[in-house]
Amino acid sequence: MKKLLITYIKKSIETLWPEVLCPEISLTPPQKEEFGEYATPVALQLGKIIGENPRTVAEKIVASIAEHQCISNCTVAGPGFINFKLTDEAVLNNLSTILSQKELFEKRSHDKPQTIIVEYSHPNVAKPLSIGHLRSTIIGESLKRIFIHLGYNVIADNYLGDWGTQFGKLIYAYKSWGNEATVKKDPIHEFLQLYVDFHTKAETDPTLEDNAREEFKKLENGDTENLALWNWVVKESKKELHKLYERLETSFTFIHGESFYQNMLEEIIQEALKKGIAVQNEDNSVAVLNDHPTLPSTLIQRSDGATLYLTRDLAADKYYEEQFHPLKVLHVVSNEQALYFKQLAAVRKQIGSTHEILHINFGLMRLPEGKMSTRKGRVIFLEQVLEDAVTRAYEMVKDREGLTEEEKKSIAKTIGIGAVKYNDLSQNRKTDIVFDWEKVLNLHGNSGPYLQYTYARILSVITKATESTEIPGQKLELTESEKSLLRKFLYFGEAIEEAAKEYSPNILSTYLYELASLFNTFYQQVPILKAEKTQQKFRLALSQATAELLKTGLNLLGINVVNKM
RNA sequence: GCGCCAGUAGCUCAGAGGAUAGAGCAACGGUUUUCUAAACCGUGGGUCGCAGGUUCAAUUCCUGCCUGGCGCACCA
Repeated sequence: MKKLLITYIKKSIETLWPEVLCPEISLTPPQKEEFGEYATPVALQLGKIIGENPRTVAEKIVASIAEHQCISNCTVAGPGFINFKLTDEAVLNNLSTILSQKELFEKRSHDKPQTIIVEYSHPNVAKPLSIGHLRSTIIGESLKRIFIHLGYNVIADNYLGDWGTQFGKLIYAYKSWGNEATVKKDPIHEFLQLYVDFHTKAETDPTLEDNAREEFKKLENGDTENLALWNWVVKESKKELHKLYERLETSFTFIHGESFYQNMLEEIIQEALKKGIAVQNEDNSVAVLNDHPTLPSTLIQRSDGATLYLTRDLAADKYYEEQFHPLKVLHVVSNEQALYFKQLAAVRKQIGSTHEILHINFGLMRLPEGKMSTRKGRVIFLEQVLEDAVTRAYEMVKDREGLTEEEKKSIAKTIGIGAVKYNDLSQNRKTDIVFDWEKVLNLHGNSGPYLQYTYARILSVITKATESTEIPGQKLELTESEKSLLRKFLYFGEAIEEAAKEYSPNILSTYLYELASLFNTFYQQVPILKAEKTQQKFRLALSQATAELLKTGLNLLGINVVNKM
């Protein structure tokens, strides 16, 4: 609908002022409903360009826009805004499209679907996930779902941190003071403990760092003992991670950890040297020299011959290019690594990688007392947050009547996890978040459970209904809340497209919250099942459509709905 | 020192050239013989960090400053 209107406006401007380059037309829902469904300030911009009074320009445009069956009227307001009011027919058509569940928005037509790789979550093995890791995981998962919905071929990769000096640290710590029996009892937490202890000891004894590097070097050279230890650690960690992803309903096309690229690393280094974009230093380390004037150069080989994160990322980049020919690769990684990604982008460009890479950066999850740090033990684990959220949700659901214990547990799980996910997804991706227990576990107001509740409420009404949904042929007198809801339905597709364009799921979550809020107002104000028959059918149609949009939208955020709660 | 990000209500945050800047939480008041009160309605609460500039129009863009966060080769 929006695209159609833009075409009309553009055509009329091009006819009126053929010599003028038409500015980009912004068409947005005005804040006030009385202004109609869409508005554009294009006449204000145009007035400036052609030196005419914006209002006159606007009036000319309005006059030239021929009658279209979807436009009921189009008027000039204020300094020169053009407001469009759609016909009832157009608005009701949109409702029936939603109900028929065909296409909830205008899909892009792809002859050949283009591939987008979303790389997200990337936890380090041997460490439990902190609440900070949640951001990458759920933002990535949501982007994955959104792009699939938009018709792309999406590959989800979890780039596991399963290689690097950290393993040297762990191996050294285990060999030096580890105990097999304690590790076996609770592998992940014991690995963490070893890692934390390592850093505590390293503070007073700097030689430990060298020892760790030595162990990692041995691992990279295929030392049997270290490799066996590494395999064990990875196996235990993956088991643990698998459980968590299942809980979060997050899935990947594949999980290629950094270790996957091991045998490509030598080639990467040699290629870079050959192409003259890297140089070998006297101490045997290899530094890449990007051609950017201000970016600091960085290493792809340590002086002891071992590789670094960048080396492995370059290998992954090459692998993606050769295997999938992606349109773009999205790296969902926190703000901290902004500089690193600039370096990566600069280097791979010199190597000749052609696909676009984007750093989908997000703000840090901070504690009120400062940055989280696993080493310092100042950290909140994801596991615990989910646990608490589910417990709190259970407290709410346990007194409900007509639900079995089994149902209550399952509902609590969905609600609790939905609350945690929504809390994160509803905030702008780029800004830092201060972790706040009360907010994360909140089940009221602008929250995941609010949306889930709205959905469950609608389903309850629909199951009790004896009439079928029907959109009336003849004109109905609509209440304000019905009109608002119908109007909101128009913008669903736009919210998804916008979220995709900005790689920001919070645009969608805001839309869904507003939609639910409008529905709840409507629900409160008018009876549905006790209304007169024609009206009842129509109100059921409105309810049904709201439920469809909520379910689809929440699914795109990675949040499930429940039929009862 | 250099670079990146941010500063909006008591708190946590949306909004990003357009019409009277919005939510949630917290505070206060109201709504249940009606379809789920995890809801709804209302009240109070703002120098959009500060100062300039660009523009018909700036909280939004530009510059400077202040404050906070993050980063700046052998970590990932």
